[in-house]
Amino acid sequence: MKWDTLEEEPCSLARTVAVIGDRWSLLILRECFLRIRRFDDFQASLGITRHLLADRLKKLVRFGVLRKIPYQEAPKRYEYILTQKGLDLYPIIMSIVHWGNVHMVDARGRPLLHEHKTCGKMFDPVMVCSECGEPLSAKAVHVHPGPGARKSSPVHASARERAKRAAEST
Amino acid sequence: MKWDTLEEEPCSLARTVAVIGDRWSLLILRECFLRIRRFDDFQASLGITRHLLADRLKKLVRFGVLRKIPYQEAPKRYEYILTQKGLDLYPIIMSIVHWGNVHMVDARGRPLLHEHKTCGKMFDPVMVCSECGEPLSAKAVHVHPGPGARKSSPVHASARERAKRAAEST
DNA sequence: ATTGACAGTTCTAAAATAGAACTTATGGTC
DNA sequence: GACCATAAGTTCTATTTTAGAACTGTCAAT
Repeated sequence: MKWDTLEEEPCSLARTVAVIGDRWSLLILRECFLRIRRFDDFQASLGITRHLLADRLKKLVRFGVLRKIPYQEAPKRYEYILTQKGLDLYPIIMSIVHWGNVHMVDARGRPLLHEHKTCGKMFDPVMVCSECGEPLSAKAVHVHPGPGARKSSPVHASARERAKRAAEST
Repeated sequence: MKWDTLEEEPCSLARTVAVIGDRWSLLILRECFLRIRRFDDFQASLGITRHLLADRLKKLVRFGVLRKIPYQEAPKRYEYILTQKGLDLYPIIMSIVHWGNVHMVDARGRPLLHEHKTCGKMFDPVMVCSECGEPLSAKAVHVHPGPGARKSSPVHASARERAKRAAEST
């Protein structure tokens, strides 16, 4: 698969993976949420090569996740800040951090704790249904093809079934 | 950075990225949640090379996200199913899909719709605080170093500040 | 005039990935 | 018994991506 076709796939996961699905992008975004904004700061705190960092920042700007804002003239310098589209990635970041907290911590415990300013308590993120407010689990969800689905091959048909249909239609 | 050191970083995001942070792993997991279980089915529905698929499945098994279950003897054949650790990735998958639904759909609309069996309605996932139940936003959260934090350099200190401290301490 | 900060760009070597063919074990068909 | 198909990989070479380090261009301060 060519990765530049990924963003055109009829799948919201694939399109999002086109934006954040490489090893560095999520780490760069973590730094953004921790208030890192400048090239050399990203480079120093991540240890990413300057080449790759320049490339990834360019990509995130192209996708509208980050915006380049000048913070001084002469010489012109920019910093990278999250757009609303970028801020909307927060639930992704938080659910990734939470999974790591539950399944990947060592004996010393969590590297970070999160306080909810609204209620003042340390919390974990919980994913709930927008309609009834109940916590979500994979088994309680049923998937339907939407208006943007691929016509002839619903994503939830198994490859085996599709292969069979293809064979019959020849 | 060497990617095999990523899982030892004192950061739950980095450790999770070590598991799911490459382009294919998330797509493979999407197929798992859509009930794909067998090697050739993954290969056919994703178009991934067999080499890479074998490698990624091995990695996901090693991390305890998938389990290899025999479904026939002679010749011995296995299928890959999600463990509880793997099922717990569901909020990550859902928040990625949701971001794509909001920010990456084309004119035709969403490829998939999700129905919550519990309440019978089409829904979106919402991330809320485990303590007060309010929806979460990046700005309402404050980060503290936890017991597993790196001693001398809290993750939220900027690279600039750290560089300054390092310079002063020499 | 030299030094240092910042934001990149350029270079080569090493690693990962794509794409296709091959392997092993078994069961069914002519 | 020879031949074909299925399933789950493995092996091979060519291409692409990434790592690591050095270099460039602007400007300010010494």
